[in-house]
Amino acid sequence: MLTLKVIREQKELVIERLKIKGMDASQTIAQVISIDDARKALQTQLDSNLAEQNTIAKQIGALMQQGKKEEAEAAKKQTAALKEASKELELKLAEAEQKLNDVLITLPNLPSEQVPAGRTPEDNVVVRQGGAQPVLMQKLPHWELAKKYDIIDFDLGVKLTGAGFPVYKGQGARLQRALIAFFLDCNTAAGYTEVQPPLMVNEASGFGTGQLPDKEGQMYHATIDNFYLIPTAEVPVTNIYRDVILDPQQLPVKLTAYTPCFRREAGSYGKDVRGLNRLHQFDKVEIVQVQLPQNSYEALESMVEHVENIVKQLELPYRILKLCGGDMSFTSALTFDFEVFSAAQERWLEVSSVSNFESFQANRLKLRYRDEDKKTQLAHTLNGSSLALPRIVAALLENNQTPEGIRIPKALQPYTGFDIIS
RNA sequence: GGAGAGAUGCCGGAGUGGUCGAACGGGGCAGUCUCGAAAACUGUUGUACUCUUUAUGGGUACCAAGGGUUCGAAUCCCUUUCUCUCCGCCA
Repeated sequence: MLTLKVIREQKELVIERLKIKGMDASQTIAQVISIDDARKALQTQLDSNLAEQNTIAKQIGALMQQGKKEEAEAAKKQTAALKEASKELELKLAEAEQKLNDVLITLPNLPSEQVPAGRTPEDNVVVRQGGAQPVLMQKLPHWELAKKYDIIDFDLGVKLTGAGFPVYKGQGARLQRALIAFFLDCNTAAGYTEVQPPLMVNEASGFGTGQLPDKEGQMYHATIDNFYLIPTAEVPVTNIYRDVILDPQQLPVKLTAYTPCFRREAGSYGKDVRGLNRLHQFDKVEIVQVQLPQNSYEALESMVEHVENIVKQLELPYRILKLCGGDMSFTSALTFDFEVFSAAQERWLEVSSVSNFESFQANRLKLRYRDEDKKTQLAHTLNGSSLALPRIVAALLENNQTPEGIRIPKALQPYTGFDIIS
């Protein structure tokens, strides 16, 4: 959520920047300002009403103590009208606040200056590319390899739950566990503290990171207890810092978490969802940082390098994209996507997305720190996948297929305990 | 799931209708002392909104959350959430 301060004080800049995300915000901004003006007027009026009520109440107290019953009774009558007016003002104020909030949450984050213009994924900018394309004797897609080596059973998952809930078996299950442990070790070695959060969150957490109210349909909802299955570890991990004021020496916060992720993915179809490409339940290791504003872009850079280093160790062909305004998420100020090339499907698969949210998330979370003047300031938050498993597995299987079996990259072998899937 | 007790500031903890944004203690911060530190002493110590003559200024709200009673609520009532104790169940 953008801050009112920015909207009010830098109106032109806000409108300008949101154009890069393909939005004409001028009307919305005008609306925000007029609602806020009304809100302020109501607040002022209500406050002075309440002040008067408080004064009278104190007088009544004093009169009672002096035993002046009749004067006290007379004063009581004065307050009736005030009370009624206050009640009405309170209602109107709450209404205005609600309205203001409703409009504010429709405004996406401002893209940073670095964000390239553009509307579609084709306009994203490739910033780096690495890893060698494999030369394959055979080009089976991963879902066929999964069947051939009996390591991932999609049909069995359908029996147990439904489409998009695969069962990993034997070396396939071990590969999952190996990747999770490998990623976590890479992250903790880089200074991230490992946490294991709940896989279900309450409503307040859903609001905190912006899944609610608008993306409600994307989450599985346990209605009896009103809990939501997390779509990403970002939700519980970032919400650790909801309503928190940090001392500057506590920053930066660097956390990593492995969790399964649950996504309803309503409306997906076709080759996009084939095999491991898109699942309802999948494993992901996430990294999250809370930073001082002046350090957040440096931190973003270091997160990108960190993820790149992991992908390199997996010996996969990859590229890093800087997302254009039109392809960025609602909450992001700058996003780098990682894609690995899946040799049999002959397409790039997104395996990580690393973003700086600046203060957009923090404003909604009320995540602040105290600056040198002891004033509270919004912190900056960043997160990224480090990494999401299914598409990494897809690429590993497809790119490393040989007539003898599927080779496991060196870095992973200590974790799998085998060097080939056969 | 049943019965009972409870939730107060950074922490501990007092407060059962007015003088309470909240005693007292600890912690933090600033100062005195010191070459420096410790100790001691003194002062200070939340968040948000808002107004104006933007100031070591005024007002309002906040004692788990939401509602109610009252001229007046941390204090009384209702609902919800959470914690603890006992019983039941259980990896």
